[in-house]
Amino acid sequence: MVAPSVPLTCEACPNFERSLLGACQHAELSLVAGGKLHQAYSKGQVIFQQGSRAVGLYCVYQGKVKISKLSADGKEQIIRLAREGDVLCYRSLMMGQVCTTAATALTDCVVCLIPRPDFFSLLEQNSQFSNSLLRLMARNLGEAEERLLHTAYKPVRERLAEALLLLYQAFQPDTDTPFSIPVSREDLAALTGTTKETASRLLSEFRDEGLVATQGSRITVLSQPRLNQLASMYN
Amino acid sequence: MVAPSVPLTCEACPNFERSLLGACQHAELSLVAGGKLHQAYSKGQVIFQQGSRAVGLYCVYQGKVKISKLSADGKEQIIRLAREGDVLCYRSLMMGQVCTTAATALTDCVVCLIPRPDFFSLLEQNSQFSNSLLRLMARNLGEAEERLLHTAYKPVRERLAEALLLLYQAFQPDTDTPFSIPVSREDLAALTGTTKETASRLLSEFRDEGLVATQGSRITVLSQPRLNQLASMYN
DNA sequence: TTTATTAGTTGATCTGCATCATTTCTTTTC
DNA sequence: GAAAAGAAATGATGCAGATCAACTAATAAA
Repeated sequence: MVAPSVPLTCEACPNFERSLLGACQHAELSLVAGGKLHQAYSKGQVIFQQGSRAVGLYCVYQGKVKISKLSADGKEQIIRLAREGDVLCYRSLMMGQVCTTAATALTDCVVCLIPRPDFFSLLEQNSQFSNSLLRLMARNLGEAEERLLHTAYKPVRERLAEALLLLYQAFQPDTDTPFSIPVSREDLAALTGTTKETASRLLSEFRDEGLVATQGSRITVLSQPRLNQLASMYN
Repeated sequence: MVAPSVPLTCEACPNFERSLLGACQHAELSLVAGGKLHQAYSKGQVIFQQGSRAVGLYCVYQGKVKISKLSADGKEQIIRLAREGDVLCYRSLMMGQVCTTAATALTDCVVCLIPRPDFFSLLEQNSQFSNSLLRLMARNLGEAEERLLHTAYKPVRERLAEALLLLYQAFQPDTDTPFSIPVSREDLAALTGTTKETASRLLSEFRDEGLVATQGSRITVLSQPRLNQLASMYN
């Protein structure tokens, strides 16, 4: 794949505003600029593995990423999706632990890495940063609790609609041009908490009902409002 | 119920160490001491409701509490359990929102309340406090993600074993005296993500297998190790 | 292009758990 | 202590969704 041109400083990054680091001062950012690394991954490649040591804070420069957990019998649950500007691994880092999730590239992507010690320096020196992190974590926790409720009690059909909406948000470009989402039935199932067969069947229903269009493993959302409605029938 | 004798300052509280505030300095705690309130609730009473405004940080002085979410069709999912020293509502408070969960007394209890403005003063002035909160949230997030995985793919039997272990931890006294857990089949089901009938049936199996004893709606865990084993068959 | 490989679709079947219904056991309450 | 109310146990039934299997379409490799 083509070598990416990542700016030297985060301030020059197009995702700066959207990112956690948006809250940081110039001074601290130069620290980050000194230490940060970046790496390209092609679609399907693992960024970090469940069970590996958390080496630093990852920040998506380009592309989409899935964060997932594997159960012992090999079933995958996608916990959340990350896009440009989103950070990964902060939880494991905070807990001083091994990664409890894995991150995998959903598209070709480029991810920056702020080494562990620099992350902690930031955390200590910059209360803005720790505040942003606190709010990010609060938001993620709320989303996780919501999904827990839905996974426990909502039928698969509604959860699939939710999953499609999550994908829609993650893949939506900044300009409002039409777009399709490259995602396998298997990943769609892992995001929904079901099997690929059930995901395939229900997606066909959605297609027949005009909610989405499919071309192989590319999905185009045709009606966000109707998916929303479907997803929150119970809600 | 008997009037509780809550100490004036958090430092004098027997739960001080275990609590979030354990990280705070003397000076800031006097602020809290000035503003804090406390309230007794009897078993079954609601401490705060889903949808109500987050009025402050709750801290359990005595008793056990369930934090739960209600789905639109009236099904309840217990998100977590809180015991002496645990804080409630911090997430909603952080997000400056309405409460997305409800808290209900599982036993008679006494809960302190640190008003909203005092919470934010603490957060600003004390980096120890914000750090503790960050770690607490990270832990909770990890647990929520774990439960999401289990809820999606583990059979009810194993999730019930997990639920019993969670209850065991929440109700375990400091001294290692034997104890039983007062919890309805309905709450047990809400913690597991199933129906009361299924919870009842499986609990009877557990009783017959010698894992637990039951006397009405009191449950005694007889073998924590075997429950653990059962809960992590897949894990 | 042709072939090989992987991914998606669709059908048939099976089962875990929800739902509904009834009875029995506990708690309250009077 | 009897009556009423509530919670738990248990049986019968139905169905959503998992699993297994066979086939077809799409993508990658030769």
